[in-house]
Amino acid sequence: MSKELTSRAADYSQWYNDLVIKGGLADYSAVRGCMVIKPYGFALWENMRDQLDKMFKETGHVNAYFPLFIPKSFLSKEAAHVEGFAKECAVVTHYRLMNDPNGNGIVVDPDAKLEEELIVRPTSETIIWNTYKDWIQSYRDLPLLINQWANVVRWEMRTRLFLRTAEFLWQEGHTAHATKEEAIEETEQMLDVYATFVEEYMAVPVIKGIKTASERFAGAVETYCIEAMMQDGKALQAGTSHFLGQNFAKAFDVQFLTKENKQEYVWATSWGVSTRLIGALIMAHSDDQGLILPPKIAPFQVVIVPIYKGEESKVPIDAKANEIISSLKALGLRVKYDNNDNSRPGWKFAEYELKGVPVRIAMGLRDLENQVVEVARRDTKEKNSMPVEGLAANIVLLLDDIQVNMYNKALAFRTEKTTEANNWDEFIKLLDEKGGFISAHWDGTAETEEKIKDLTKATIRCIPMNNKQEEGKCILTGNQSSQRVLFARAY
RNA sequence: CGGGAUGUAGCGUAGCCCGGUUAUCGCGCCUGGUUUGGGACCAGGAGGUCGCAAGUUCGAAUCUUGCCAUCCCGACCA
Repeated sequence: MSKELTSRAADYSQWYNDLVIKGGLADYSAVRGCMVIKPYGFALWENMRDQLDKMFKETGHVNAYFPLFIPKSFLSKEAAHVEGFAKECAVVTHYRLMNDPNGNGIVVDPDAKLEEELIVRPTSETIIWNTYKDWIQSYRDLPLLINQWANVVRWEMRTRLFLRTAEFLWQEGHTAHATKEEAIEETEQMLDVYATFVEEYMAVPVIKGIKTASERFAGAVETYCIEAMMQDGKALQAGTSHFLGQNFAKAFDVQFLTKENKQEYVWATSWGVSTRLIGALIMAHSDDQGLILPPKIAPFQVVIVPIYKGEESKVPIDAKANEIISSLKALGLRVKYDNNDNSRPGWKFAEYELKGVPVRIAMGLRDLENQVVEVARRDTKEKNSMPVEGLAANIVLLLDDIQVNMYNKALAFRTEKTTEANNWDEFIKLLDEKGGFISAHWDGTAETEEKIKDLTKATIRCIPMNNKQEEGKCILTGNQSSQRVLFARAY
């Protein structure tokens, strides 16, 4: 068959690509660096998006939409921000095409040059803060808690499906607060929301932490992050939440009147997660047979495959299947009934394993006679006969068990792949032979961080939240250090 | 942007060195039939600017040059 997958051991990158393409999540497109998200992949994103959206609203946020285009001058108003993004911006310079006078199709009309170029947003802080300036006058206008679901463009040199594409989908929250404390609280709250989502819905354990200065978002005072561990031992930043201080308020002159009738700059946050999460999901859980999707966000939680034996068996099997489907749907489950007669059961089994459907129910005449169905779970590949009586409730329990099992398995893996290193030799050895997170002392300087990166390709993923304080010596310089930080090679 | 690899039907490929009828094979696809408990079988059929453009030649998938795209590895980044 053409759906042979590359194994993880043979070529991890190729395995990942195979899963994305053959699992039907996405395709390469005709546009360099851009992908097409296919219906199955988009259904997955929709489930993630819907849950996150719910969580944002529960924490008091509302959705809005800001323009795709940002006037060039806006971007340069915050110095660190423009510095960070300038190298990867798509720029609109003209607004009209014309027929080529030389007859070579269509060309840009040189007379249609824009007065001011427009940047295709790499992120929306600038256009949003330019707008907030008009929306905020008084402390009564605060806090302003807005999120937007959007696409952004970052002109990456090297792209990978879901992990890094020139255009990607994400959400970006942008909030404005009267006090520093409140803004920091918001930053931490949203980090918690992300961590909860990724752990409870995606079944991927994360480390919450703070980025070092060099890994910080361009324009932020502090960047908080959640870091996940992939099966190849590399780390992946799964979400970020930024405390922006008054940087953008000052850049865009956003002031408000306090109760005491004083003008003050507002305090800001921004936070985002993207379709990159899908990459994290794939690499955290899947195996050499295909995707393994967590029940809470899988497009289909259950697939039912009928096993016909002669034309006359179709009626009773379909009837029983429909009964089961109704009972599953009544409990809110997402179910697919694949009674497509063009492919046989064996093909379907392999196909839904590839697509990572958490639970498969197979049912034929033999099962009907015994009032049972065959239930197979994707995560462990176990197959069991289960009675039709009370099936739906048992499937719900099974899905919960799969969800928990996937999380525990990923957590056990991460725990196993997290090691302390106490000197340089240990550090190097761990990086090359074991991978994963390496907890080690660092003297706190950007120079040392940079040097370690140059020497090993490992970066400081984060300083974990509520990190244990302990005296030690920096693994590179031997200088005094008050705490360990997490190093890893990363995506 | 540097290094490497690849580009022939939807996918995977043979042919290319050594130019010569109608471009090979498998999967998939369409029609009909038989089937269905781990990637079914039979019969018939459709599908191609050989990545693009120049050049060499009587003749180019094949040789030359340029370009484009994709993947992998690096530098950069979510």
